[in-house]
Amino acid sequence: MHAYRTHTCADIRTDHVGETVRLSGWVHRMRDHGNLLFIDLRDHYGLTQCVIDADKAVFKEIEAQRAESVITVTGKVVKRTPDTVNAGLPTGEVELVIKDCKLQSAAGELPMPVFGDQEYPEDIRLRYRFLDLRREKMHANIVLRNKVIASIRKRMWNAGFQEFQTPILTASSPEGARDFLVPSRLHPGKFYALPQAPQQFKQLVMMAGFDRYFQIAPCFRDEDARADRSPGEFYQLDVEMSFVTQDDVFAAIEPVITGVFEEFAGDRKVTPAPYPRIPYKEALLKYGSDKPDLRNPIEIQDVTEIFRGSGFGIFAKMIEGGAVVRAIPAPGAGGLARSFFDKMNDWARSEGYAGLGYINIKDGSPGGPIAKNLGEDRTATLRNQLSLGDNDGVFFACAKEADAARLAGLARGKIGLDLDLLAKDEFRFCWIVDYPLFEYDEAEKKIDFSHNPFSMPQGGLDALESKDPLDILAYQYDIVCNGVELSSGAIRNHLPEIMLKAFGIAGYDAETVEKEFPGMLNAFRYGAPPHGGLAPGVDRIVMLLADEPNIREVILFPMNQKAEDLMMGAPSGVSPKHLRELNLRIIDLDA
RNA sequence: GGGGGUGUAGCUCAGUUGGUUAGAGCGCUGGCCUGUCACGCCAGAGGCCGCGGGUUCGAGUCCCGUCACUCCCGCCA
Repeated sequence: MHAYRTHTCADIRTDHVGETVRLSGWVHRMRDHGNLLFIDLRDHYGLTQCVIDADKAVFKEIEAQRAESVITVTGKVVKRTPDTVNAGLPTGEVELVIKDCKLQSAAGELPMPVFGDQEYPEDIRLRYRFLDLRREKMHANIVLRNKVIASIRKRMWNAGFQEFQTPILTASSPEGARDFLVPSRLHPGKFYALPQAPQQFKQLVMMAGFDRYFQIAPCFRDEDARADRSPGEFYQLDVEMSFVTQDDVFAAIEPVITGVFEEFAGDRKVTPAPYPRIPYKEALLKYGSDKPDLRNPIEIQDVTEIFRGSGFGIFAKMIEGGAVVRAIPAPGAGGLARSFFDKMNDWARSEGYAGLGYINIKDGSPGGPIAKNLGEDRTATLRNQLSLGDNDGVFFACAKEADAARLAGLARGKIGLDLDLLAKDEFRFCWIVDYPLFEYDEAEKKIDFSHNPFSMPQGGLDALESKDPLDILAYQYDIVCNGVELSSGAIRNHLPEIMLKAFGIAGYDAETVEKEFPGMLNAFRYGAPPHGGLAPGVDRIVMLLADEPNIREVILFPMNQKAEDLMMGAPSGVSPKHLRELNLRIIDLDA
């Protein structure tokens, strides 16, 4: 007989009755009746109830074990009597009568129980991640992650993509997020950087003639965490293709994404290909965001003209000063108490905005201060434009365009949640397209790349030479699902003159560009295929499929919000010898 | 760096208007229990009420500061 097991804890059924079997696993739960003792034995695969009574020699030894100890039990499989069958357990018709038991590893008193679905503080969960991962939900999330990645790989390989590995130790580049740096021992004072993404490498793979590349790629960015952003590192399905248009990229990736989602979505509905394509500008207007949650039926409209020169003086005056007014319908809210509207206004103030105006239509008659001051005609025009019903409400965000769009978008989300308007159990995908190539950086007071500096401008070199930089669009796109940005991508620029010109507009002179991007620029000069790609976030895909609000729930060993690994104790200090080897010295800037 | 929330037993939480000795469930220790599957019953141990300062006759409770965790803003091409 095998030293540890003849079956797993999920295997035993009525066919095994009478057989002597051996199981190994964790003591999930123990029920001690004094002269009769039940153990639920758990392994990766499932649970089997084991039973022993007091006459057996090993009884005392077993009775002394704590939950989560690892044991090996040997004994005969018996059928349970009908009144003791556990219908909630796949192995619930049988049990193992323990004849022999061996303790493999004793567990101490637990800092957090594995059994049950009680919630625990995250710092304890992260410090004892190995215990946390034994719990049913976490275990299932990580198994799901494995399946999703396997499915992605299969789909990509079947679509003719090849998987390559790119360097982890590479060069820092001037744009983008903060880098993680690794000191070089052989080159004192010089550093490697961990890649923020294999962006330049995957483009160079195209220039090397490989045509269709993908990788489940680790990416490293030294940026602060969010619920959907793990600090330090994350994984992307990194994709690049040669001789493609934007439509070719969409056509290649949509079946992969839809396929993976359909495979693991269960009863949840998935947007079929092709996904709706929403220009960036339209998204900001209609949804107040470039990552709209399309499960929310509310659409924002511009109503600036209705308020221009109107009796509602606050808005009229702001419009003269360059503000716009965005209307956010709240279907069915007209019948709600005044407090609903007041609370929305308080909420807007708490978000740092001046406030949110409103009209509440009750049984066909519009109420509130705006309706009163705007006058009947204009209010009627408004109702008509927004197709408001007899008991709808509508909120107004008045501010400079970017702020108004942002506030309207936040209000759209809040109204959708508060009024429970979101289509449940659906994955709604869309492409956001036509991003601007540049944006004005208020902090630095200069024009900078808005997304990816390697994107191809729409209109090519002509556009760069003739248009206002802020009006130039790029072949740049995002996949958005349920308000989560899954991926950004672009058709890349493959011409050195466009690269130099575009970087020039962003304030990098030719010499700097030659120095910072020698590999790319050189490759452009020796025959570069037109190419493009994208990089959906793998962690976020799993997070959506697992229906988890926090990305750490789908990562085996995540760091906490302050980018510390509480289990391994990272980051940590290093020895003076270690530092000396690397030609480093720690200095105290405050001293 | 800024804003919000939380912090009471190993864990999850309650704790009234500032008032006697700070409670419950789970877990832990001991005892009883031969059909449980959140087993049951009895007993017990376990507290720097995050930390520091202040107000007060008196602070878990009020005030100030600070720390930890978390959510958000900044940041994330």
